[in-house]
Amino acid sequence: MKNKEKHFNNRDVQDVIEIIGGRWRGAILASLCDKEKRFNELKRDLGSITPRTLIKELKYLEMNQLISRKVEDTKALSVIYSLTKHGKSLEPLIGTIVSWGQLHRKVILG
Amino acid sequence: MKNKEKHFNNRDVQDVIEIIGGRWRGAILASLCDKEKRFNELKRDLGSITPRTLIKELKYLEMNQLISRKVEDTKALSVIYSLTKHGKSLEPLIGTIVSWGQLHRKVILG
DNA sequence: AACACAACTATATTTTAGGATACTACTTTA
DNA sequence: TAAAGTAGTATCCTAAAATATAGTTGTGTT
Repeated sequence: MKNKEKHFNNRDVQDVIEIIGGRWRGAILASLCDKEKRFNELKRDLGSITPRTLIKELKYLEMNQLISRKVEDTKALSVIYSLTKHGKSLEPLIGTIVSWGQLHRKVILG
Repeated sequence: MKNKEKHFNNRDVQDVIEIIGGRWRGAILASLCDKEKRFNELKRDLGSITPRTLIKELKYLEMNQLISRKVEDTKALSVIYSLTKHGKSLEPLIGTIVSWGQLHRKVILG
């Protein structure tokens, strides 16, 4: 193996950042790592997100096969969002993100 | 330990995404994981970034103690950007990002 | 002397993300 | 039967991110 190749391809990084980036996508996924949640449950957990934004991001994540949307067969409207199997493969990455964030805070503050 | 707490805090994720997120920051850091680089070298490696954007992101990353800017003591102007020690602590995270990106591509493409 | 390259800076413009606010259709609860 | 909750939709608007394009100061190259 010639030593010309870099370990990391910029494009790979950009692709992933597009998927989990932005103000909400990472947080939505992290919230769903905890457990599956209903629309308003997610909304409350995320705090200040508007329904317009939340639904838009949920659709994006669904399109990318990271979460699934299931309408419960009950009289009252109830929709459950959960990580797909593929979405669950993100858990270690999110874990790494969270730990680095904690390290970073220590470095910056102290 | 009561089982009320979630493993991941949404806010932690959002903080890190802010630092490595956006269209270029992650790619710049990944490029510098490879080796230290000069301004135009980075610019070429990143492809379509404009100098205005590149310098803005470099300043941001420098402010956050992830990279350092060193002016070489030569007659011709030469500036070298490299990861700081703290910046290097990002390497495992970027590695995880890249591998997940490759997995994701496989899943999406079939 | 003329031109190219280095590392930027300046100005103007476009694109996009996300927020504010209000509304709908349906159901459960008080 | 009125209010409150569920899961969204519809419009409008703004601030931030990024691009396009051109210019600057200095050095090295032919």
